[in-house]
Amino acid sequence: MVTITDISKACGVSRATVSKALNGAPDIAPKTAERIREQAKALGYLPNATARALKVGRSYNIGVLFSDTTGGGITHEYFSQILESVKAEAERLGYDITFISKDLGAMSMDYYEHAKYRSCDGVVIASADFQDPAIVRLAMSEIPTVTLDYLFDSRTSILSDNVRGMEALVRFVYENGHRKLAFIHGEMTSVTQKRIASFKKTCAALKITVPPEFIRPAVYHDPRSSGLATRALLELPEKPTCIFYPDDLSFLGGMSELERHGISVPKDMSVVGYDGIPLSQVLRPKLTTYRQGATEMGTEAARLLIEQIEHPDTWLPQSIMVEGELLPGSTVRNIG
Amino acid sequence: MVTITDISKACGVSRATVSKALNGAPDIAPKTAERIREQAKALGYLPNATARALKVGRSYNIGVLFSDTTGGGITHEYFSQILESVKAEAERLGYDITFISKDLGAMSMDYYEHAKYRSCDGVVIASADFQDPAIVRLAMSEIPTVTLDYLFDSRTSILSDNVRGMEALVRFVYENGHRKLAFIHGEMTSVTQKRIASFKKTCAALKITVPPEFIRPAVYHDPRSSGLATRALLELPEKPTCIFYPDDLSFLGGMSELERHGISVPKDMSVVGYDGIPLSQVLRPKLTTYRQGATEMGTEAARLLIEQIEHPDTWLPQSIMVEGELLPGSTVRNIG
DNA sequence: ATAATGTACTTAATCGATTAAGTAATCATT
DNA sequence: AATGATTACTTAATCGATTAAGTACATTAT
Repeated sequence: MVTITDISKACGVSRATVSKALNGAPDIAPKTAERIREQAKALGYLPNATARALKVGRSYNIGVLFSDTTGGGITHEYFSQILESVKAEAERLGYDITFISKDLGAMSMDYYEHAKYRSCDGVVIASADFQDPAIVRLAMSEIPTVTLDYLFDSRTSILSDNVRGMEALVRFVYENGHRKLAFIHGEMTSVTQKRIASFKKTCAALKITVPPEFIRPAVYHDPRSSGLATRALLELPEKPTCIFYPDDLSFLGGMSELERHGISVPKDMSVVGYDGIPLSQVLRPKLTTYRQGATEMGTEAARLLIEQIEHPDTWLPQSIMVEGELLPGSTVRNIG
Repeated sequence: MVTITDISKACGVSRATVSKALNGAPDIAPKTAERIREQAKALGYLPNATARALKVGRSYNIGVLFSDTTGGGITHEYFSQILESVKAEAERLGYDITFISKDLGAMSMDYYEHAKYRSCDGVVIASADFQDPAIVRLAMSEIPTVTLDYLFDSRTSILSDNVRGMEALVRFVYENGHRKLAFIHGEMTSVTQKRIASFKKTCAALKITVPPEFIRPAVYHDPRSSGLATRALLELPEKPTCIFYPDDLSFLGGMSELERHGISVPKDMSVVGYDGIPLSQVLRPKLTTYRQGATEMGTEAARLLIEQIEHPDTWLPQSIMVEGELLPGSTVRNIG
């Protein structure tokens, strides 16, 4: 490994001079700096981020914490889109990304300990369970954090506009003449609560009555579970004309179940999804859904986190609401 | 931050003793070690991976390099499955994961430099372009690496069995009576070459003649591109009875195009995909495809990389071929 | 001519942890 | 009792880089 010591020997100057020259300190003669930079290049010198981090107390490394209940982690397109954009923005700003997990090999540590252990300058947190004490500990610690889709008191977060998204879907369906709306929802997270509340509120505002049996629990990203919920809906004496699925992938499970009952979409049943993953727009029929701005969320999360890291003293916690977009598709039939 | 110095003061011993006690060195009296461990816990001590890495020359951090031409990166399910399993296995073995990219903020560096800069103990490489000089430089460097789906001379790799996978698909289709097979393939990577070669070879072995115009180029994971290729096939005077798509997602593009022409799958046209992503099995009709063992590949990649890192002197480069599995689905009609 | 200022370096401490080498005390051996 | 071995530590160097403080010399001001 080529170190500043090698360069200092080659140039006949002290290590301090080399360090300063490479960092553009003002008290180095231009020609000396030039000579040092040339030698550094000639020797193939690369700074050692580890050593620098130790000295300056900044690692230029941010943690990313993606925890879900199912263990699928980043394989969900919504998460992987966020991860990809967090990564891109962080790299643009000179930061690397490390995954934060519970337990590393033999050592048992929680998220906070892991982040400290790796000297992360900050952490982006996406979780299915913000009640998890380990998540809370990290989010409320002295480590700068940005949470996705959840707001901790006096902390920074990026929120997907679930209330507006659900409202847009309900109104779209309403405008297409539907009055019997069923909602299959995911696990009871804060996101789910917002969506259910918005669904009910918008229905109420539109004078739509939603019988309790039209609201059914399922599991996010689990086609099997949404298939079962769909079957339950189909067994009701009074069926809905439109089914809301917890997400785009769950819609596929519902779709299979509908097909099994000889019900065709959108002729006999209208459906909508949620998330607006790219896949949903290449399916036939094209899914009516609400695109969450996953990419924007990731980019904003990285940007805010790094701003917070670099200006800790003047930082004011803030929440950014990222708006999505209704993707009309063709799974909602106009029955006006 | 609590350091070993704080513990040493609290316990009235030297820092060396603390370090040794916490690392289970044999020359520390059991009761001293116990006292030190208690103090460490009481003070909330956490080892500093950065400082340790600097001293011992091992970071317990491995790089992951996912580069593709489209920029979608990890959003493809095949890649994200690999990433997820690499991550899980690495963490199990006590290693963290950092993404390796070209260029970090203002610094312009190539992959090798980035990996050195972050002191990665090794790197898992997945790339769409193994001709890229930056990839070659890293793969052939002194840094331990494991490549996915590509074999560099005298290096370790994990290979998906593309030859056998394609053969299985062709034979399955053949057994269902098909003799006119068209193949829409992805960009000309080494993987693609293997699949094309296996496709042709298996066809030849089965005495199937494949007219050159039945082999059409497209782009991986791009429904639009495979849609265009599908249209071109449909405009031929003599049409195929079965179309092979470069991957499961591309199949969706083809599906739309077929529908647009009033062609129904599998009644009027049989199709097969490749990859076997979970999604493919919840689609209606269920896709006939070949599941690549993405999870196994990721797990093996992490395992071999870490073995190589921990036993560099006795390490023999090796390639592991991960077999997949034919998923029969219902998109191939028996026209026997 | 002398003091003040500026320039271009060097010295040395430091970040947190590890570890080879050294030491003092105890214990065993003959 | 003297020697050797063992135990349980400490000392001090080190990993690679940064940075406050110091220094030598040249330049400018009075």
